[in-house]
Amino acid sequence: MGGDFFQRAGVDVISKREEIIIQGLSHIDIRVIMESGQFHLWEEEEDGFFLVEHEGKLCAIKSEEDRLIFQLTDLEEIEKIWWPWLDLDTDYGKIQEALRFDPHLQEAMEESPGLRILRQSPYEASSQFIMSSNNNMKRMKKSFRAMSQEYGTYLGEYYGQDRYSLPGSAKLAKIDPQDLREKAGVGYRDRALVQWGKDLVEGNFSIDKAEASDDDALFLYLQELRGVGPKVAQCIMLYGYYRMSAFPIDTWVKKIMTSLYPLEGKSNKEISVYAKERFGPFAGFAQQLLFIYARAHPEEIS
DNA sequence: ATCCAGGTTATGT
DNA sequence: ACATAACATGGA
Repeated sequence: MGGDFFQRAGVDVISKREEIIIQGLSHIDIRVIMESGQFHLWEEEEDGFFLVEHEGKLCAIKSEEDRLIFQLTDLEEIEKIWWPWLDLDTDYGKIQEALRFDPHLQEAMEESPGLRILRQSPYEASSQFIMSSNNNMKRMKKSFRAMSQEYGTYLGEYYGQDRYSLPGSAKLAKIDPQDLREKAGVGYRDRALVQWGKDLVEGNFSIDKAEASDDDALFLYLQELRGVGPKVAQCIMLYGYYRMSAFPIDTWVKKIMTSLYPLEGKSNKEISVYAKERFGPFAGFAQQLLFIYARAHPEEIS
């Protein structure tokens, strides 16, 4: 068994019949991560576990202080799938240290000490954030649920319900946009979503090429996709390509940035330049903190 | 009823 | 290069 991996990582593993507990972690709060708007393929269950999907796999997970508790998976999958997804090799203490010079971020970090940026796949992140434009998180989640049930792959029955994965590109490419709109309530994003699948299947878009591109080139390349403008491109870069300096500016981030910093009347482009200059290589993490903070403190934004 | 939601696109100056 | 309307849909 691959116990070496966890020993090297400096954590303790406790295997019970139904659960695997990873102990000795820091800076991780599953609830904060799930509710932070970076990922929408999850359900909270009655026992406090979050049923999450990634790469066609599924597990139930929750965190308590320095522990992660897993169900519906095994040690090998944790090592290969969930550990990297949760980016547990990255020291978020160092990232927080680098951003502590800013009093607003300091306050935001005190409210969300367990925040992390998940390492999603390019396909997952792209699909989710093409869905996100002028949408809301609640409806997006509902659409993904319906999309998975209607077009996804059956994964099994968990917590008393049949579970399905998000359809992959091959399936997505074959969906009739009108059907997608009716079944999943995606509105006018129907065509962009299906086109994304087609662009992959037909080779108009290469994830390999995207991954090999530097930030500037990737930013432009992503915007060639239907339904991808500057904001969604930055989201895809941050969440799907692990570009931590990406700084997506949505309505919330725009409001909190113009409220906290001298940016009144500035364009998104100007705010972006300011943010990258001020927050540097971890601007994306700063953005995630500010997004959470803005939504939790609507009174502080004009 | 009007406005808003993790915006983008097409069109006009 | 910047400003504005249209775009689906559900909740406040």
